[in-house]
Order: sequence, then C-alpha cells, then structure tokens
Amino acid sequence: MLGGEGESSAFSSAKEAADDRRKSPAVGGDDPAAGSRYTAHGMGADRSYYIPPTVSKQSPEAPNPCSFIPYTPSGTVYAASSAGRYPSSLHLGSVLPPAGFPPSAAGRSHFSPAYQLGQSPGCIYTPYSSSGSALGGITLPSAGPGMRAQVYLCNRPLWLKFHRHQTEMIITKQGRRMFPFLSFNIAGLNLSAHYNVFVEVVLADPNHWRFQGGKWVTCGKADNSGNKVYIHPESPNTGAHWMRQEISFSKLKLTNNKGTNHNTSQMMVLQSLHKYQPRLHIVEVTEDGAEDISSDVKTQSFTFPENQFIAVTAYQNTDITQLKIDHNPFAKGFRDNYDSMYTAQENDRLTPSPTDSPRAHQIVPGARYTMQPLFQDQFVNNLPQNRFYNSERAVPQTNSLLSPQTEDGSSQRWFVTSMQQGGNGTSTGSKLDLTPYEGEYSSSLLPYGIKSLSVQTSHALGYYPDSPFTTMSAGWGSRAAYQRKVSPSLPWSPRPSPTTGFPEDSNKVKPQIDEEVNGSGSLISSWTDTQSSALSLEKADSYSAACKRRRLSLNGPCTEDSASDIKCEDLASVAINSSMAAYYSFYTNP
DNA sequence: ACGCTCGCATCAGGTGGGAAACGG
DNA sequence: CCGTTTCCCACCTGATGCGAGCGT
Repeated sequence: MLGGEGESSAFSSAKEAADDRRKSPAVGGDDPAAGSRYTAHGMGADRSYYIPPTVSKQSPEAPNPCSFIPYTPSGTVYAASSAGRYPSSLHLGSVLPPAGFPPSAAGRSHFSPAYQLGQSPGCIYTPYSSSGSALGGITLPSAGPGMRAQVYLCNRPLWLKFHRHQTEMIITKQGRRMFPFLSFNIAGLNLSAHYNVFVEVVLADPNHWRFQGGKWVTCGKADNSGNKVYIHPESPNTGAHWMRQEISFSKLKLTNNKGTNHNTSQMMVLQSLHKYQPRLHIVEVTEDGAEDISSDVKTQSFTFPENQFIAVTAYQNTDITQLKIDHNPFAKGFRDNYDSMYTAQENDRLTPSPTDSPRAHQIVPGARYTMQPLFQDQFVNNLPQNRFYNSERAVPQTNSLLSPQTEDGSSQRWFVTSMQQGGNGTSTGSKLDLTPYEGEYSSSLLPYGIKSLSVQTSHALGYYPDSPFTTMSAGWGSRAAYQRKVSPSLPWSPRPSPTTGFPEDSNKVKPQIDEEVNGSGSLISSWTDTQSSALSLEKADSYSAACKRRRLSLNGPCTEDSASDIKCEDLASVAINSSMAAYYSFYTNP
C-alpha cells in the first residue's frame, strides 16, 4: 500500500493464507515498502482507493445496519483492499474496540468491504460483527487469550473542536506535523506480548475537495498515492509498554512530496485537497518483530471519525486557522490579541511553556474542571468574543460546516445524534453530525465530574510526548532539563498500573455503556459520550482561559502560582486513578 | 571537591501569514 | 485569470549546554 510499491503480493489474500507470519512493518524500518504492506493494496499510486462493496454481505442499501452502530458520523472510509487486512473499526467514539479480524476468512471478506460507498446517505458501516449488532457482544475488557484492546483518543475534545469546522492539515514538501496530532491510550493488551503500533491514513471518500463559498465541496475524483503508513518509532514493544503510557504520533509529518527520501519513516505522503481518515493499527508480533497473523485477534484496527481531515497546502477555512493558532503552542506568535488576553502572566509564570500551552490548550484537564465547575462558562464568556468570530474574517462563520455557534458561545451547544448520523448523511456526511441543544449541560455536574476526569488529564497533558508529565510517568523522551523543573515529589500517577489495564473501566464504565445502549430505539446513542466530549472541549477553552486568568489575578509570588498548578496536577492524578477513561464512552466488541 | 539545582543563552525546528511562483 | 503551491519571514517552543550558587 505504501504507494502501491508495496506490491500487492505482500497483501494478497493468498499470501496471507500461506504466510502466517510476515515481517512487521516496524522491522522494515525506514523502508517504505515495509510500511506499504500495511496499507491496503489498491491504496497504491495507481490503484483504486476503495473496493466496491460487492463482497459485502450487507450492501449499503441493506437495512440500515447503522441502527446498531453508535457514533458513526464521519462517513465512509474508502478503505483500500487492505481493509481486509486491517479493517477499520467501527466509529464508536473515543473508546474503540478493535474491528479486528473475524474468526474466519469469510469473516474477513465480510469486513473488508465494510464501508459504504459514495455519498450514499444513511448508514455508513456494515454491522460491526456478524451478529449484526454491536451491542450484543459488548463485553468488558478481560485478560487472557482473545481479549480485545480498547483504544482511547486522548485529545478527542480538541479533535472534535476542529472536526466541527472540518479539520484541515497542512502538508508541505519538507513535511508538516499534524495538529492536533494523534494520541491514544490503549488498554486490554497482553502485557508480555509484543505489538507493532502504527497509523495508516486512508482516503475518507473518493472525492477531490475544494473550499468554495465558505464550504468544502467536492470537485472531481480523488487520486491516491504515497506512503500512508507511519509506524510508531517504539514498535515493536510489549503490551505493557504500550499501555503504560500515552501513545503519541506527534512526530508524524505530512507531506505532498512523493519523491521525498528524507525521513520517510516520519513522512506520510498525502495529496492536497483530499479527505483522509487516520486509523490506528495494533498488530501482535513476535519478539523479533515478525508479524504473526495466525490469530485474528492479533490485528486490531481503530478508527476515530473525528480524526478525519482534509490535506491542504494552505489553510482554507479561517475557523481552522484560528483554532490552530489558538491551540498550537508553536503558533503562539500569531495570537494577535494574545497580550490582551493573557497579558503579563506569560512572562511571570514559573512553569515552562511546554507544560502550559499544551496542557491548557490541547487537552481537556478535566479534573480541573471539576474543581471549578461553576466558573467555566464565566471564563468562556470572558474570552474576547471576536477572537474566533470576528468581523475581520474573510470567511464568515457560516464556514463552519456544522457549528454555527452563537456569539455568546454558551447558549448553543452541539452534540452528536446517532439518529441523524445514521440516516441523514449528506455530501458532508462524513463529518460528525452536530446538533445544537440548549445549554442544559451547565447543570449536568455529574457528567462533568465524572467524564472530565479523563486519562488525558494526566499524561495527555503534555501534548508532546516529551512533556515532563509523560516523562515522569513513562520515561518517554525524558529530558533532564524538564524533569528537574517538575517537582519529583509529585505523586503523579498518570495512568493506572499497566498490569491492570484500566482496572476500573469495567465497573465504572459499564453503567455508561448501559446508558448509551438503552438510548433511542435500536441506536446506541452516543449522546452521552459526545455531549460530554463537546462539553469538555468547551471546558477546555474555559479552563485554558481560567488558568491564564488566574495567573493574571494572582499577585502573589510565582511559587504560589506554580504550587497551585501542582495541586491541579495532583488532584488530576488522583481523579484519574479513580475514574480512568470515564471521560469517554466505552464500547467493546465481542 | 563533588554533586545537584537553577537560570540563562543559544540554536534547531515548528508555526501561520503573505507574497511570489506555478500551472491549468 | 484563478486556484494552488512554494518560499521566506517573524515569532515562538523546546532541547541543550554552560556557569553560578548551594549543600554535603
């Protein structure tokens, strides 16, 4: 897949059948061809970008299987034929069980075309399992053979925020990092088994896109080529390793330079004005890195619809531009009213920026919200109203495909309704379907209290993997310079013991599952999940502002300020241990 | 003397903006 | 002509090295 140069033989089903063991892409190192094995054939340069669902046991026109699928808003993923190899999981929100492989070859073929084609409205995915219901097989994570991993999208609120406006990612010749970048937490892996973890980016639809009249519209057919696999540099590694820490793909770069030989292992070659859907793949391998596909359970794939983006060489939607500027610490210099907003606190603060901006902007520090739940809206409202929707914008607010937010930013909120997602797909149906609701959530303290205590509150706080918190917890990219700036006495416990694998998930999340399952009709409503997510991202902003405002208001010594920060982190860590992953909805497949 | 912490300076690299270049 | 891509710029983050200060 890697650009087709990976030769279909590598992925031919015949070969798959013959070779139970294949070289892991990680083994291939920088060899693009190695990675290519993990992209679907047909994803190659001159190959079709998707496979007609002819093999599908359930055609798109079949009775809407979406009824059973929660949170399937983002539309079809035009999986290449590799789908059979690495089928995308259902889009189940922020916590995903793997699509995995069905137990049989037939099952594979069933999954392979599990993507609805074209702009066909309605359900976008075939049933998650042969049972026809993703609900029927819901199980909680368990140890032992056959267990499935659960994947948590760490910075989902931020992704959702971008997704509302149709995320755009800049691609350049030398490569541009993604922002937001992909960051996951994984649970349910075998502690001692070895896994390769990698991201594949597939076309989300067969169209070429153009930004016209403040909207993204299709124009022509998409082309498909290039390396679209990025293997996590720590692959292969043990399940314990992957579950110990946040898995970040911050180093992943997007380029449009097909001929690049520079840092190919970090580069992902995309095409401008095409819509892409990243996928996470977890492949069990042998200790030497050789892939073992003898068992279906050993390859698991996850797709988060909010990760969809359109590759561009220059930002088209000013909403996206503003979001990038506001949330990406590297773009701080473009915050025109930054001074007026945050003033001197930026100069006075003790804590280094890396632990500030990333945490404040990228991640929803849920625990902090629970500490100040009553102030959030206040902070939101204190943000300069023209910051996001000022009159200077070349593109009106209506650019936003989905979120015509009101000026006050608080009277109208958005959440996902699986109903609309399933049945009312449009040309932009690949986006999360957001529906406004009047701000009842402000009184929903419980969802806040519980769901805001997210995993990401801790290690995800370091938006970059080298952040002191990640470093402390996982020794990932440890830097002495940073470590010494963080109190070593902090009882920081960003994640539960790897040996437990989100031990509390089962008990604490199950009620939530029930809650989401019972929803309306046969749908697995993602209302709770999405609502909380939307809320969280709102709170992320408000908290960001809150923290900055606190700095501003605090006249005491800097040490006081940093002490308060430490308290927040401390509390966050406690909260995490008690409600790991409660932030997200939780789904498991049979 | 030694080890550690801290502050500062330096530099590489990541940002988006904007103008110029390119191509259909 | 218009849309897209490329390049350069200023600004910022993050990593690193160095020396001063302090405690043992």
